[in-house]
Amino acid sequence: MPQDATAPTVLERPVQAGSTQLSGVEIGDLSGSLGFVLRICQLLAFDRFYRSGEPLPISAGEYSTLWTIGMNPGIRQGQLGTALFIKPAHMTKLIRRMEDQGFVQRVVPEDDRRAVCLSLTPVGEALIQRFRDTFFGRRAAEAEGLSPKELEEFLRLLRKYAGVTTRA
Amino acid sequence: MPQDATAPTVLERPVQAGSTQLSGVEIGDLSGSLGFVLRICQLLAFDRFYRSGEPLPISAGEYSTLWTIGMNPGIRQGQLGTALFIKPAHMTKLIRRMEDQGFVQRVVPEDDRRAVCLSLTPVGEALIQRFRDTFFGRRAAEAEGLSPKELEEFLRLLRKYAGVTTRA
DNA sequence: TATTGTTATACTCTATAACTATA
DNA sequence: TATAGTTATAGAGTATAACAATA
Repeated sequence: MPQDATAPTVLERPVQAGSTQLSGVEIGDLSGSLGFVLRICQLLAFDRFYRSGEPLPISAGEYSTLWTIGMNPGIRQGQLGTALFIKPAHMTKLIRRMEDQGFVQRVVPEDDRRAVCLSLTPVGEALIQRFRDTFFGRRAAEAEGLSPKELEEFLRLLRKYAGVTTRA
Repeated sequence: MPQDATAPTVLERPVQAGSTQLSGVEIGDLSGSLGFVLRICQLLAFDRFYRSGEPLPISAGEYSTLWTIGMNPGIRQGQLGTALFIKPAHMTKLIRRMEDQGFVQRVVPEDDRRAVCLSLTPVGEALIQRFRDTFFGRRAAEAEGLSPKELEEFLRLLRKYAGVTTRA
């Protein structure tokens, strides 16, 4: 149980030289932790994403998953999960959800009957096209605080770190 | 139910010019979505973090929370949650967990009896010091794939995007 | 034996809203 | 009336392990 006491609030505390803050809160060496800063950036980007523009009927994660299936018709469930960091147990549930809504078709290939291949249904395809501009049009809102040049470089480094490859 | 069919696997598909891939999977315009790429980077960083070095007795998120309380003794629960993007309902449970383990002390200040001020107990303080090197020493593993110079710039942009301020 | 995916359990975190006690 | 935090409920996502079917 909490005890009673007089404690100063953070806002009243003077800012020290060399101080590193996030929303007025001291974080010290945490600002040098890639994992920590990436997490904060990701939550901020999601926040901005969901606040801007027309609402989507599915989550950003679901849209990304459908989009990726659309780009890779016949992709195996496991391969999709590996690329998008979705664990097998969760993938089963997610795909079932997409299947129940009629967005995704599951097919067991002849050559390996253990596997499941995924593709979009016409309804699923229509869905991603219908909300394509909505989904991808939020870059401006997401990029808030960075200059166009910085955004460019930011995306380049993020892609490099993520291991995204581009073929010219 | 899945139907039978012959479907090519993604690996067999030829790589098109202009193709943008993640783990051999085509992602197209998703590589330009800040939210998507940040999410992938964050999951990758966490993966590398957890795979490297001595195991921590608490999660990375819990360590960050305790660390921040240590840097801001007497911080209000709500202020901590705002900075770290932890929602009030979850914060209550998280802090109770930390309190139950003897790491955190909750104090209701005299001047506003609705609030709760947080600080580390000696046990909590000892814990963050004990695992300080373990936690912060994983930068090398986390930074895999980036040159020291790129890492520097990457962190600078991440901090700027996150709104981390530094006082010289 | 190893691999692909499923099921089951438990826990963390998010979303939402109703609630309390203070201010 | 508004604010700080709590409680409750539902769902998403993670972690783990056991399991079935197939290779």
